[in-house]
Amino acid sequence: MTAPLRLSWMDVRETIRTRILDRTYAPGDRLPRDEDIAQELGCARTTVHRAMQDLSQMGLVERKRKGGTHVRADPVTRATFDIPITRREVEQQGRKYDYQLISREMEETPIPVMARLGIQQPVPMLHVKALHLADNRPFIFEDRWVDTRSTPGILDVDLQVQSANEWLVHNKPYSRVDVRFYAVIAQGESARYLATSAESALLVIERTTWIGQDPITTVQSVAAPGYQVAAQN
Amino acid sequence: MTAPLRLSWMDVRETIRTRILDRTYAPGDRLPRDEDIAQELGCARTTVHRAMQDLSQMGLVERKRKGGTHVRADPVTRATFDIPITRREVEQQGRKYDYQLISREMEETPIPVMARLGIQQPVPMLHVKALHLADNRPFIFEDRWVDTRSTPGILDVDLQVQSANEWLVHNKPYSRVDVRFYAVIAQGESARYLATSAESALLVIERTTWIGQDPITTVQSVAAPGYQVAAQN
DNA sequence: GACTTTATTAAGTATGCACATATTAATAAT
DNA sequence: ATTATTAATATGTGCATACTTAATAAAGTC
Repeated sequence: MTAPLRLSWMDVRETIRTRILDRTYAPGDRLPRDEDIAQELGCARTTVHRAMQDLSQMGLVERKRKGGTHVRADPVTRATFDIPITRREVEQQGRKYDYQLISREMEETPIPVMARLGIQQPVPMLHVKALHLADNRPFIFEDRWVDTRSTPGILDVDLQVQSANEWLVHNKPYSRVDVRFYAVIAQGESARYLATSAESALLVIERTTWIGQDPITTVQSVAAPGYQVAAQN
Repeated sequence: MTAPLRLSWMDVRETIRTRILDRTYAPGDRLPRDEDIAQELGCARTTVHRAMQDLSQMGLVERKRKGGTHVRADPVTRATFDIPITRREVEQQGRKYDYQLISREMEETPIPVMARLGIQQPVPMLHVKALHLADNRPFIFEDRWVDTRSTPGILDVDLQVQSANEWLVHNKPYSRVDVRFYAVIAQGESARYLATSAESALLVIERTTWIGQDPITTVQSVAAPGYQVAAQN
């Protein structure tokens, strides 16, 4: 057998993780110092540090200067979701992607949208409604507001051809995003465009993005019945 | 002014990030080698590496050995969600937490549950239904299956007193988790226990956990109307 | 030309060392 | 007793260096 002469930080991470899982280090416990673990396992402190960083980031331990490293007493389920642009999502399922612009108008910001964007005063904004289709069937109905102060370029885009979703992702990077999920009853427009029997439950993905302090856009994406967002870690 | 004599990896990260945001490095572009950036900015390669690691992890760039570092052509919205144990979630909102066991029975695994757990044959499992309350109002209705082969300890727990949610989190660490969100119409039990007017839309958080290859538990947590899960990055 | 072998490249990792920084604990000053 | 000062400590960070590894390109072979 070829015992690796050097431990990689992932080996160290797995060693520590195992000890946490099997309660050698129980929830709330303080772990030995990085340096002691390094000595015990026979590697450099840097290597232990790297492993601990990872464990800390995945929420298994908490580290504090001088305080040391503790096993989290109240583990949380941590999951990372990647939300791709809709075209990509559809095409990756091997389905045909289509897109229809429903409406495009300048309007004053309504109160709830102001709240989402975190602004105090209504301003003229671009209000876009559109439908994304997969294999000719409704997939996602999006209701979007774009702040034309931060993103004037959107006004020159032919939204009949290219979705605001796509244009923004490719042309307007953001520095901060807020994502939330909730459920709504199909009704009014969303029910009509998603062609669902009324009274079905729909998942809404609401996203708001900023560049620095300035809001860019906020969108409610209402998914067709049966839609799920998933993450596995 | 006191210009910092040394650049921190976060400074480097912000520099690179800014260049990506302002299209100095456009989507799809290949960035200079770590070493060249280090030289340009006047720091060690390690420091650039650390910064790049972070950018890579947040999905802004993609790195490949020999291939170099590229700005992601199709940025995805990446969001990390922390799902705490329900008690904690309620108490952090400053509300009173309560819990009621609804039922607890040994049953053969039904087909859909087998699919979630990834097992081929039905086995006797513990099927638990319970209700979490916030300020005496229904908060989350959970429908859970626990594999007693991997987790026999659950059989000795008085689930009248302690929720399976809590016991599992504190006593059964997992190595893999699958989380998904979707929407359902309130009906049957969930509607009854959540005390909603029928025909409202409810968010379901479905979680399945494994330890190594062995399934531990799968749970559908049906949240009361108005519930949202949120993450900001 | 099609295939295999070899060299090159750029990121990935490990290490030792020095110093920075946040926190806690001990101590001195009021 | 209370507050301010100082020391001790564990993690955080930066750097120089050497080596590893995956992917690619170039060279050589059939």
